[in-house]
Amino acid sequence: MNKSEIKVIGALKRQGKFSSAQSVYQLLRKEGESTGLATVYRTLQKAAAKNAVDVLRTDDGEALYRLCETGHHHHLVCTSCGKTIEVEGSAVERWANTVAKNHGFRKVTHVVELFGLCAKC
Amino acid sequence: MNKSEIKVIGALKRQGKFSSAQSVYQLLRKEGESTGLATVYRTLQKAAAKNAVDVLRTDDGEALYRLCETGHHHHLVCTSCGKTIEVEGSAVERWANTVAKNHGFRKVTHVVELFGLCAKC
DNA sequence: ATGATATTGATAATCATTCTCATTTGTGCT
DNA sequence: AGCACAAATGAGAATGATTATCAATATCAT
Repeated sequence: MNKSEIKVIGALKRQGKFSSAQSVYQLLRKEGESTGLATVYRTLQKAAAKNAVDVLRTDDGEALYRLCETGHHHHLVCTSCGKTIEVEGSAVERWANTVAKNHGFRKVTHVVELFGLCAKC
Repeated sequence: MNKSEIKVIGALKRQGKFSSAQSVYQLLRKEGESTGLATVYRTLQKAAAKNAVDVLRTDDGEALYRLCETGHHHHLVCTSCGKTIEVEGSAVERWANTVAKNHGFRKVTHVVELFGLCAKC
């Protein structure tokens, strides 16, 4: 990781929850960094391509990024406070593969996200 | 359904696959309709809110709509030709509800979509 | 028909994301 | 260190989907 990547990913980590490129950029600016918006986008996208961060989209199409701990997993996200729990889903993986195979599909990927209100909200 | 809704939903049906508001608008124009872009957006969003059409988002955040046959279901979409198969997922529903309950979440919704290459592509 | 109300289409505004490009920074080499 | 050259950066412009605005038009009960 070069300097920019350290700054951007570090800021993402500090956010702690799914955050947009714009909000990561604003956080860096607030902290006095001169990092440009384009760099934030570039870095987050590169990280997402490597699966170093996870991506999901809000209802209005904005991309949100988050630094995740474990390998492949899914998310249970509180729509009120943003609290996110990483969940295992081997049952889902198996289901996805079976369905795909039954229909002759190859190279299958899947998007699985859960949303709701956490206990506190 | 009023006249505009009939035109827009009809065009969506004719597309047969997940289509953007923009492409529905262009189809209507090509067919000589004077329907405005704003009306296409309004109609599709209203229909989506009623679950009369299904929505998903491309990797770059564009919203795609599709008129679906059955009740609650998920999709297996060919990333090359757009062919879409509606799939049942009661196993997934159960899994989602269990996970949510275990973490104290309420009012849980889920997004589940499968992508891949169909047999032909 | 008449006035109240809702819908429509053209167009402008918004906003996340991407592109461009001059400048800076990093790297290997001598 | 000094130098040539490639890669990364940041500022700002451009893009493109989506939304907002608003005057014109259709709808409908009376």
